[in-house]
Amino acid sequence: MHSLMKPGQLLTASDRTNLCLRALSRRAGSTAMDELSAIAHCRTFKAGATIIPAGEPMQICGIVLSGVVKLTRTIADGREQIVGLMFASDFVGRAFADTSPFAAVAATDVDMCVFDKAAFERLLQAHPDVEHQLLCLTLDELDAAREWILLLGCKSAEEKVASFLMSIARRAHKQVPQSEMETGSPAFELPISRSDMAAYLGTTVETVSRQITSLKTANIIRLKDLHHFVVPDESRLARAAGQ
Amino acid sequence: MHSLMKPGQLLTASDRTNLCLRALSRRAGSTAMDELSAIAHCRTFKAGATIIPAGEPMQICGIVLSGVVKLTRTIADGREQIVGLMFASDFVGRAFADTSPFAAVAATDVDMCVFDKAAFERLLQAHPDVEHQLLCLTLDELDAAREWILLLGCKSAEEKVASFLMSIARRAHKQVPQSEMETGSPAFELPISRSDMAAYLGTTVETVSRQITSLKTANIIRLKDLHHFVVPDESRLARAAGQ
DNA sequence: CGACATGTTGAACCTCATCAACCGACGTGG
DNA sequence: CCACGTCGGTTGATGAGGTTCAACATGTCG
Repeated sequence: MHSLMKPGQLLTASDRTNLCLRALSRRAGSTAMDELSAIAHCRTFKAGATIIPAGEPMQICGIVLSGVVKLTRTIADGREQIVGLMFASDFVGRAFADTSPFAAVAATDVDMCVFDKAAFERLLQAHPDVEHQLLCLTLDELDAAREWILLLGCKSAEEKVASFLMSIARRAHKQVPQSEMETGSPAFELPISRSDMAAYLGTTVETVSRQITSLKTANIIRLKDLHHFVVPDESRLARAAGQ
Repeated sequence: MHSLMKPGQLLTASDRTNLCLRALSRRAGSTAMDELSAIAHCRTFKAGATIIPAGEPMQICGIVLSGVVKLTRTIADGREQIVGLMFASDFVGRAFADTSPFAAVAATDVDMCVFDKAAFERLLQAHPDVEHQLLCLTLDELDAAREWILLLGCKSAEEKVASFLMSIARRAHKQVPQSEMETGSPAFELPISRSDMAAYLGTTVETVSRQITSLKTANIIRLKDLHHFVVPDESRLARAAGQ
């Protein structure tokens, strides 16, 4: 039915869409999958575009196909805190609420598989299996959010940066295990800017920059360019991250 | 069927249990409510007792009837970070996972309505309406966790303490709106220790103590004793909290 | 080429963690 | 009954880690 994924092979947009929809309808009947496809449509957002504004009625939700979406809130003094990052196959949006307390903004150019929120909610009601999948996704996100609370609450700047790089490395490693074979060491792309990184880590660009150079001079990481990292020894990075 | 709650009236344990079960079976048929009751049993935990250990197979989950449960993780150097606080009517536990990444510990003496986790999961499968309620609860918790990320990421010590007091005040206000009528100002009990507060806010007892006395000398709060607060002017506390 | 965005580096300041002493309440045992 | 240790909380002095402000480097686009 769908082509199997071969190592290194590029996926078409519709391949990716199907893979992502399957994340929501894994154990559900094929009719659920078909209905999901029926209400889904693809859409792209330029970097910086607001996908879901905070505090306004939400019309859409969806699944990230490529790129990075940041969930943010800007506080009184103008500082922006990122409370979540969504990558390919992550769900964006908030079912069963009129307004979102946070804005979803494209951190890079983003392709998404978008649903009309009302139609998606009706589909959830009709297909408990899909709703079950969404519950599982939400529980995982909750665990991740709490992991992040741990990081923000009691880690130093160096541990924060190292932890963040590790989480990105792990994610990249999962999706494209080949990346580490090329060089013998895990390599990955950091798809966001230093300032987004700082906003996510609850610190400043300057501190992020300093910690990166510090990790670099300690030979714990190496940079091919500003956004491509190599990790020669994962265990040392893990130690820098605080476990 | 159940007695209506009158202002100031104490609830029996079974009243509370029924109220809490209803939170899970609100829109579900009465059979779901009955089945929930059938697998529920009450249990008390002494302050400090571990309700759900981290990293071990979970056997139970449940709903808090009274007291406070803290969700914690202890990191390598021995510091403890609290990633969540559960009060009466909050759900404790992690459905659909074998082990919890965090420990649930009684921060005070706690009464809970406890379910066998496997039985609870079977019930969820059988009653999509109950699972829907759990999804909504989980989504709310996710929003709360992200709100906390915001607080930890970009607020000063004073703002953290003020925000925490506000959230407790709001919670108390919702449950017992009478409390503020007695004095004309919102009054509430802070049911946890300063050290738990520090662990929740990602700071130290000393800093918490200083910020509380600072808010006190600024007449933004008043203390009847160590754990009973009065807020003469909510808007000033809100401003101290950073909005 | 100049203007602008993004990232790095340097220096000064400040918030908060740390260490230490102190206080009152409580319980225990002599 | 009082001496004592313990526990939870407050207050003080000091220093380190991180923010802030500023300059500089690099790359990109008109």
